[in-house]
Amino acid sequence: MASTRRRQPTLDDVADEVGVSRTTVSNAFNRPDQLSAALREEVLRTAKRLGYAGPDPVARSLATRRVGAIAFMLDTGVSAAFSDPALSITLDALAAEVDREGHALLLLPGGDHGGPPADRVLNAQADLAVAYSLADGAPALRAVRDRGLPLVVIDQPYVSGAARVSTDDRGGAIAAARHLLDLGHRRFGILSAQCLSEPRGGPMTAEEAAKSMFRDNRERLAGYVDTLATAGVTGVPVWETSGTSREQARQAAGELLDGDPRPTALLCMSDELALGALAAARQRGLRVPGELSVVGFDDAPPAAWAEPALTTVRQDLQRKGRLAGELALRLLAGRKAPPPVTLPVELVVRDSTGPRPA
Amino acid sequence: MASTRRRQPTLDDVADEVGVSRTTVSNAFNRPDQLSAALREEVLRTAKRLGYAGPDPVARSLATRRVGAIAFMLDTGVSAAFSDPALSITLDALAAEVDREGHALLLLPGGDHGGPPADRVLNAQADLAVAYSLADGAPALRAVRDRGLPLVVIDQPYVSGAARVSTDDRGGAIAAARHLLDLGHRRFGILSAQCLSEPRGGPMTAEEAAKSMFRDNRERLAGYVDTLATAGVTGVPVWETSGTSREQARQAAGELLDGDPRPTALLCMSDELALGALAAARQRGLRVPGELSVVGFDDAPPAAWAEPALTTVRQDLQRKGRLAGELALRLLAGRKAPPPVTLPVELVVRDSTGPRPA
DNA sequence: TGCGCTCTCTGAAGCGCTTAAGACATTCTG
DNA sequence: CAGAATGTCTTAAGCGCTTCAGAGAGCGCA
Repeated sequence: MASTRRRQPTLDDVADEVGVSRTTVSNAFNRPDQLSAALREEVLRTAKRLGYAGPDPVARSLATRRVGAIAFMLDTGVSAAFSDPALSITLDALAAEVDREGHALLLLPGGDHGGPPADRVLNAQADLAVAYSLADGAPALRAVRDRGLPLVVIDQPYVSGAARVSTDDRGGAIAAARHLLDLGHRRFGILSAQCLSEPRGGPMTAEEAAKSMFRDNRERLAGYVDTLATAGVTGVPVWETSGTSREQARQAAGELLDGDPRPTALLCMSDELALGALAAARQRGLRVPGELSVVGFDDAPPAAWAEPALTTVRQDLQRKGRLAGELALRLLAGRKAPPPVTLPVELVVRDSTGPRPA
Repeated sequence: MASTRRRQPTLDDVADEVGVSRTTVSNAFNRPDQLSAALREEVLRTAKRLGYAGPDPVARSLATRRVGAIAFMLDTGVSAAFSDPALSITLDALAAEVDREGHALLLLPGGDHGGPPADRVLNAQADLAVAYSLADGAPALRAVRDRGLPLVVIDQPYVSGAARVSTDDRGGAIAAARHLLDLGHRRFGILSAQCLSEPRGGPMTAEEAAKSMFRDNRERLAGYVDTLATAGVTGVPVWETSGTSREQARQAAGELLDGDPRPTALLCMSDELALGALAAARQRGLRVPGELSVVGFDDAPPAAWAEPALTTVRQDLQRKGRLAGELALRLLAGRKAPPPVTLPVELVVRDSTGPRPA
């Protein structure tokens, strides 16, 4: 009964009822100092009586040229995205930051081209867009530019005019590779998430993988491969997972572990992949770190929880999100994008890595 | 340079440039059949040349009374919410469903009152609201009604006029409790997420817990307690976690396990809590299921991954989300809300439960 | 008394778009 | 060949709100 789809009252209805101008009613809601307290009271009371819940958000947005929402563009579906704690944490910090200025998040999940479809972006009701690790040349990025929306990119190549925050992916990868080299390992495997536009899943050469559409993938890979090469280790097998889930990572890692010669160390492009690798090892009765060392990337909470606790490359996800939020607010305030920021990383050695087995 | 904050061109600019009416340009974008192909081509070309990316979403929304977004209201922050895979999966299915009609999701994270603040809801640019397990009497629900927004509630008490989908929480809890009773257990502990408005964290009586602000909490608790009572087991200790993270669950479970007499079985209100409990047990050197049995709720993917794999109550999260999406589309189409749906659950026995220790 | 102020409130011009209704010309129909 | 049907484009009335630029009234102050 409450939901009779009858026309909701408007500002004018309230104005007429009280016998004042439309402006006055608007002021009653938006600028209390512009009218007497008594009149304001009456307006509010009448509004309530009429069932007027306040100015219509859409109309207000049209008039103010401000929506109060930020479009967050993902390269995958919602579930895949949020199964990655690294994203959740980043997003949470971002949300908290922009919330302070009254901005909510509009989620634009990815389609098939490394990001949301262009028309979704063109129709998005948002003041600004945030691109989170989209594929290079994602149509969404073009749409953002065509619309003239301010843009913040996270973990992506630089886009002219956009604010950018990213991670020292390469540095982290180098540290991880070096750590394993120091432990004496010489036979490696690299576990990577989807790289190319066609999600294949399966083995690939480092050269192929270097063409990944995702910057962080490329950087991490380069860090691994170059560091290993410098130590004389080449021809390292790369295995691409067919998706982002831990289960898919387990399968992919299994393939790597069943290879001959079996790697003694696995470099994984994310914690989730590494956790999948741990599962694969367990399944095969391989002791970690006795017979196999595994390192992840991100240091999301599950890394510390894992059994054994995961050696990984920590990035300050919270800070990354907060920073992105600050950049967003800055652009929204009409200020220019500051120079790109690259956040440092740090290798966290836990229990999943050890000396090369004899 | 791309982001010169210069006024974006409008429909009128394009119309003037081509020398046609505003309507024609609008039609070129929205109803191609309303004008000759040649003219349409010219309009589109001119639009492109002028840097016009298509009709402004906000203005369009005002004219069409349709936003193309659905507000998703949470009772917690983004991170806490998405660290729960059960939510991610539900949300993903919901998003996929409404996406088919061009609706995106606007995330409204919770504030301090069991849901998003009312003013965030009043200002949300959305055609419909979805409430996901909000506290009873959350201000957000009132705001939704005041605005006259259609509403879909998930796992919540019935709201007049709203569509509703929920889970057979009580049935699942009953099955879980009975399973443990059948295994001979007599000393139980119940691990619960936040119940009351003041998040305390700590022990509480079943009576207190029964006043939880969250319907699913109440239902599950009732299922546990009543079933145990029927078997003559009363005075079961309930421990409330101080948050939703697994770490907090571990601590709370630890308290329960350190109690005297120590429970031989833990009933947990979610998988995440149960996984925390497993960690607490491990920490104490308690063998599961040898010395302690643990059951969860939801059967999210990590349940099967756990070591030992978790006995839990499965609900079809995907289906729940899809259903909620269908209901949303239905309401948006102007149809009435169908009768509330309660989805069935099923006890999945894995390796975390066993006979009472001798 | 007269002037400038402050305090309240109003008028009216947008914000950028959609869409019903209609004008006009051309093409079909019998 | 008249009249109907069709195709193409325009006119104009909104959608519901914000906000600039006043208009009056009442006030203190010199």
